Amino acid sequence: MGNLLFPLVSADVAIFSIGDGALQVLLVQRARAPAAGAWALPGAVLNPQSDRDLEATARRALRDKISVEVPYLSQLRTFAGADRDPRGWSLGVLYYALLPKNRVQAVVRSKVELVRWVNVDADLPALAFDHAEQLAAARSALRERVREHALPLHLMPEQFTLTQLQKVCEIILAQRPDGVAALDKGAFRRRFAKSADIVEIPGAFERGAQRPAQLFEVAPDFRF
Amino acid sequence: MGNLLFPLVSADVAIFSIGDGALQVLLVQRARAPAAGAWALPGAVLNPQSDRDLEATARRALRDKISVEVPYLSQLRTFAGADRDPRGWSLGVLYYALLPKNRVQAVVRSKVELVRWVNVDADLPALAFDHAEQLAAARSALRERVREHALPLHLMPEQFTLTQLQKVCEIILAQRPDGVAALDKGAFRRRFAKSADIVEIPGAFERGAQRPAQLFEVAPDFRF
DNA sequence: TAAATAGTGTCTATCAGACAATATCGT
DNA sequence: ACGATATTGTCTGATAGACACTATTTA
Repeated sequence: MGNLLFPLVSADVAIFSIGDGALQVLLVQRARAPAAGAWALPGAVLNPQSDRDLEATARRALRDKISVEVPYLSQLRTFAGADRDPRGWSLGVLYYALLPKNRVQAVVRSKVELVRWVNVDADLPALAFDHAEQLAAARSALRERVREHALPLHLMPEQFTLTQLQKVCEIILAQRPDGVAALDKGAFRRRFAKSADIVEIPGAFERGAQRPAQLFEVAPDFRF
Repeated sequence: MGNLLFPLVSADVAIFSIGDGALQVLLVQRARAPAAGAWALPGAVLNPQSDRDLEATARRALRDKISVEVPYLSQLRTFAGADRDPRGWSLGVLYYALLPKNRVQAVVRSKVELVRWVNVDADLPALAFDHAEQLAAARSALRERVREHALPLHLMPEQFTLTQLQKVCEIILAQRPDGVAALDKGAFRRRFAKSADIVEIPGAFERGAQRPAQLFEVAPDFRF
């Protein structure tokens, strides 16, 4: 142990979703050593025989462990060194993805390992390896992208109102569990005059005890 | 070949500099197979025995091949797959760095391999492996960072004038070899009222056949 | 009508781009 | 004085934040 000639290569994925009005991430409880019983980001060790590239490794991990197909995987950063895995020199490539929670039957389907959605800014348990650091990097990259005006549309259901979208942006931008990053309604809506990312669904409205709200959907070619 | 159980792991570095009024990158001519004789980004294969992490691998490559110590290495992206190296499944982590050309005696010192500064937007030869793609990614990341108002201060000499700094920004922002991205002088200078990245050197001026220009230096804690 | 949320309008401070005006050197 | 570049100032259109106003539904 610790003296491998080749490093252990793996791909890990931070899958974010919205639940209970908070940003959540999918964690798995490791079944096998090392770190058996500890919570971790879903991931897999590279298999050069079967994986065309590293994104394939990441997708395989999601398929096998939690039966999930994500629309869009984004590579974020590579963590490497002698100290991050007890088995020795290792290298982990971190991906992140956004997914509406209802698209994951994962929590039910997975038989191999325990799976759980966890509030990123609150309930976080201790994580195996350097996954706490990786998750923090993914969390702040997500915040950064929304801050620079990218829309987290892959977190939204098929149809959504502008108010719902704004709430999700505010959740992501918030720095602390309770802290709300209140966005201005006027300014937020002004953006969509110029953006081609979302499309109004003619005649579709969300109804409640108030004026109906126009429903929107994601433009077909949207990425991120 | 092509059936290794473990991937070949390496770190490659795109070192940028300014020369001949253009953006240049340092290339080495490979001495050994594979791709002997081809030009490539300087890089090294990971040695788990000696490298603490991947940045250490990258720094070792620069030290060994071209006797260079860069102040700041930034990890950009990881390229991996079965097809990028004839030896089989491989994984390459790309770093980039900025360096004033005069800080590199590399072209002289290197005995192992031929070393050359090449104009990124013009003279580029064919590159080994997927290094053309890697270089393109590094080049556009650099442009992107300057576009979003980061200052390429590590490309500047110890002391420099605002006009010189502006010229460098324009070179990086240019999209085509000839195309100049003319920045407005007034707007460019206005930024430094707010930025703490550069510091005026009191009493130091660049002289010529015109009004002397105030010299500046990089603030001590600057990164990138 | 009241409550609730959707959606729009307006005012203002700030800022970037354009461009003009002034400053200060070497020759 | 002239050429050359440095440095500063002004004008204007665009925009984001703040905030108020109107609209449309259910109860």
